[in-house]
Amino acid sequence: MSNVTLKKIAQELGISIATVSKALKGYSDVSPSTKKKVLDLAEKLHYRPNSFAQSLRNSESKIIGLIIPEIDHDFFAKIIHGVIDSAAKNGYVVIVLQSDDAYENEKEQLNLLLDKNVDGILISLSNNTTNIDHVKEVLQRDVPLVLYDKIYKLLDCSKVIINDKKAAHDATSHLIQTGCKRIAYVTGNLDPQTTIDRFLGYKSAIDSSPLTYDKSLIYTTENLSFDDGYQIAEQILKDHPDIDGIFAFTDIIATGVLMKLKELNVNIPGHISVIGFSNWFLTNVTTPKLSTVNQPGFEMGTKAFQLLYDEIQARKGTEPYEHQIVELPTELIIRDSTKKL
Amino acid sequence: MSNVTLKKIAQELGISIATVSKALKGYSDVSPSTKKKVLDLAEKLHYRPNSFAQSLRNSESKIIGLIIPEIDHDFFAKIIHGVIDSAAKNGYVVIVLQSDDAYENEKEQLNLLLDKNVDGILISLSNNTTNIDHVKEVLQRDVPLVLYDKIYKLLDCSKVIINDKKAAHDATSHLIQTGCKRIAYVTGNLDPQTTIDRFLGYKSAIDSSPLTYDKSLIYTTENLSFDDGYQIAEQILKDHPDIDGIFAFTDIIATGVLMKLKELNVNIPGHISVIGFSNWFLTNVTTPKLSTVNQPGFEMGTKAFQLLYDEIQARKGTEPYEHQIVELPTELIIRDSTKKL
DNA sequence: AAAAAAAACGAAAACGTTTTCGGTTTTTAC
DNA sequence: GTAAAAACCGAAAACGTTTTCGTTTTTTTT
Repeated sequence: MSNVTLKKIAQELGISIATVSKALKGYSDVSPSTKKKVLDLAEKLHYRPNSFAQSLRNSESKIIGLIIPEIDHDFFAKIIHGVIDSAAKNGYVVIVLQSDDAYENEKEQLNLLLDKNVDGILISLSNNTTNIDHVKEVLQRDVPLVLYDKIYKLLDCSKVIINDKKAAHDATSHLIQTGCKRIAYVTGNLDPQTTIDRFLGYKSAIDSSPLTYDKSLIYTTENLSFDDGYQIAEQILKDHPDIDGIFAFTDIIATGVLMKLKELNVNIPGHISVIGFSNWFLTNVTTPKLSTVNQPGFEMGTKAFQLLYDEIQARKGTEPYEHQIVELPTELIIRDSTKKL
Repeated sequence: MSNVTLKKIAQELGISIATVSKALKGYSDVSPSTKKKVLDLAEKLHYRPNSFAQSLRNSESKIIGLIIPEIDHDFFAKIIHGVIDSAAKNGYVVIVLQSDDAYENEKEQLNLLLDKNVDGILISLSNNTTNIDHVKEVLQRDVPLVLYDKIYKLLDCSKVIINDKKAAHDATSHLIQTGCKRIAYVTGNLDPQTTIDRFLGYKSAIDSSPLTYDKSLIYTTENLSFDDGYQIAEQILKDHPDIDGIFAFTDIIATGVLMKLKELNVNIPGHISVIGFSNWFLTNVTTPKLSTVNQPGFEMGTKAFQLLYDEIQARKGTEPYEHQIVELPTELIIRDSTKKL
């Protein structure tokens, strides 16, 4: 640990700690000559303020916490990237925690962050989170919090989201418009808001078309993983030989579906169209390239940080801060796994 | 900020701050009855120790810093995952910083971490780092540091690496053994140790075979990116129509090469074999699936943390700590982009 | 030259915790 | 019942910084 302190500089110079501190911080009541002496010596001794003492005194850490479901998912990696970059630009540093989509972890990690006295928290709820008392407690303790991606609508805080319903509607409509008549939807359990909304989008697209909604075309997977997609594809084919379109909750599932379908020598998109969600990088390198919906991860990260930052700043003033809900635009990306118009 | 402190509890109970602290920390010189009273009240008031005060007093933060070149690279994401997981298991939390493979950022971030008084630092050097004074300064300040993946051999600290030379040798040998006669190597600039070593591995495999080393088969890219691979592939074909094997520095480049080759209707592996490096997830979903060398990212992360943790612990004792160099095993993964034996 | 104003400085408290060490109270031993 | 031992408690210093406010020194004004 660095052992050069204000005290040491003060002693060396034969002046008081207070003056040293003020010189370093540019106060006006220190003479140019002593100011120079202090600055020079601090430089020479490689003085670095002790952040604990500063934080204790100022009660702010310049650290924020970020809880993410899965770090090594393309979309979330982009979010981390966005958060870290904009945090850095504003003098903040971020502690990254991973919930593995487990409620227990999430709860524990929120406590950990509270214990660390972070200045604010960014969190995307885990897929298994139904009880949200743990995040309410954060709010009660008055630490700024913003929800991104997987949110809980009733929580009184800022949020940054996409319009999942519209995006899913767009994807499904694209399948319909390109001639698909029997479209399966592969999803996860129905708790998180995103899952609900994307389903609603799928359904509304079906309902507003000549097709009829068929519950048996909805497939629910456990982990929303590549393997889940890989396995469910065969099941779908067995259950519904007449299937001609598959919309997957996320690209990784869609990729699993695609791989299995290819193994079974199904022509894509000739026989079955496949569309994913998120625009992971890997959708560019499959054959055929996967159509998908772009979900702007990096932007979501930067926006989430910005909202948090605004709130942190606002807390320093007096007028109350109004929570914001930011909706980022998505974009249908048509590649080769769906038929052309 | 939480405003229930030891002082508040002490006042409420009419006892001293010292006793409250001791009760909470399980000291033996506090009677069972007052201990219970303290614990109960602390629980009731949701007391949380102020981490700044603790850190100031104990001079440890239970925070470590992790500097990573690119968060959204599969391999590095796995490393983050490994680090965070094992840190959490040991009561540590990690600040993640991204250098974007730029020396300037790296330097600044190291300073930032020093400013934050982290208990230790994990870093993979950027591709553009040649001067390492900034990391030497960390060592001089006596904060534990371990290097992972992209290391600098002469630095006196623990390191966790793979045997890049051997791994590259294995990959190249595989191409040779499966009949390739003209093997191009796509790499990055030659500064970092990994780049040197992998090149050496490539060369030694060529040299210890009937083939002869040809400098014109070495292609250097700027960014080690998908686009670099995509563009260089065409160039390679133009320069060397007789090429029948390509070894790429990393999977993302290999994937770029593969995509371009497919566009040009080159038969893979019939005409040209392609092998990558790292075993990114996306190598599983290309057609053909890419052969590669597995680089154990998660394990590298956990091991790196463990080394750091050991050193932090050792510093608390008296006997000196011996730096370690851990070499993790790699594994040749043969898929469909290279010919069979 | 004295008085008033401005500039420069420092003492001290505060942030909340941990831990040593001396003091007080209670228990045990005879 | 007294003495020794054990159990319990609290004062106080320390970690390093920031900032208020009063004091001292210097400069300006008359």
